Amino acid sequence: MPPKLGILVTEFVIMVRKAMKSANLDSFDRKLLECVRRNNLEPARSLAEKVGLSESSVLRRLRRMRLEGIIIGDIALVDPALTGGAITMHVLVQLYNDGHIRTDAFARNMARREEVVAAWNVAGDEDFVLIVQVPSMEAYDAFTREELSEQSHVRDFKTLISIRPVVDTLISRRPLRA
Amino acid sequence: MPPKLGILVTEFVIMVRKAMKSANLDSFDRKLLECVRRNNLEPARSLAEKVGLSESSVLRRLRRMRLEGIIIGDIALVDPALTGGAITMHVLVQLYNDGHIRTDAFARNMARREEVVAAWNVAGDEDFVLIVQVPSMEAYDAFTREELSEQSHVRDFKTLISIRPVVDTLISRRPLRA
DNA sequence: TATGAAATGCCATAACC
DNA sequence: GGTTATGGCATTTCATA
Repeated sequence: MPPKLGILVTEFVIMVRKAMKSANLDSFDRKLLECVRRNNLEPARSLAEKVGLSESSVLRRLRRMRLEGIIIGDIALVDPALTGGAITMHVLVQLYNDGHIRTDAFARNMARREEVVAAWNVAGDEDFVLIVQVPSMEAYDAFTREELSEQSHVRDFKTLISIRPVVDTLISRRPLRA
Repeated sequence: MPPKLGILVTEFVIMVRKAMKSANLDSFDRKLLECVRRNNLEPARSLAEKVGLSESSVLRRLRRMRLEGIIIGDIALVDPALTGGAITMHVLVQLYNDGHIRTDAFARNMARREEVVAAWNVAGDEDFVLIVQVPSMEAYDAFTREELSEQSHVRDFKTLISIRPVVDTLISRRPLRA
């Protein structure tokens, strides 16, 4: 398949997906999402009772939503102690301000680092907010040296050591640690 | 059951759980976790091939890890467009420094707010880092007024508006929006 | 086009070795 | 940990509105 056609097909698929996705969800769909969002192993029979549909309709709707990308995945949640680093840091980063090139390059570097759980490009005094999880201070030190201190386009950075999470409705999809 | 006994039983259950949890996972367990962490609807037969065990062993191990709290949940991931607010803010909060009472009260307030997706108590110049998701600037304005500006124990706060997430291995467990 | 009901086939469960 | 028999659940097909 020639590249141009490939791109066209890709775009078409995306258009179809969006079109399908924007097909509004009715109240049954929303109720089902509310349920499987908390527990996706619940049998269809039980879901059917809760939402007021037959078993087959429930299964049809769930399959449709999975195909359309409304349900984007089905996963087991693993104890964070096994996944996350023990120490969480927040890092505020300022770059030297010369256009998008350095911003994009920095973003790509962050995406490559295992320690970076999440990162945002932000407006204001700072340029980036990072959430970094590491098993030890040595690991954090290595990270800051390699990605921040020794990088000439990083003007400054400020570290906020997390004492404890007080709200946490987020879960990580990072790979398990050895 | 008298209260004291109830507490003892509760503590015992917690002890047992921790003891069970600390029972180290072998390489089979870890491989299984790696799999179900990405897809928990994959049949045991398929998992058995991947990790090199029989179907029943796979199912036994998964059930054990669910009971022991190593697997803490099984959920469907819903398209973030349906769940999260459109706008993400990072807020750095400084409180007036008079002990733990205000810190705890603030943490409890944050836990109550739907807008607050995550929050950490941090060391350094700031006291809290918040991740706030809102559907509009009006909603953010209301949030800051109610929880920050009008609160006498908040010394100062600084808002970083997220332009775009550049790394995102986190997913939200917040309820669906209407 | 989407539903509900019944037949089929797959998968988890629980008893064994 | 592996093997086998059972029960439950999802899938498919069909009839219906």
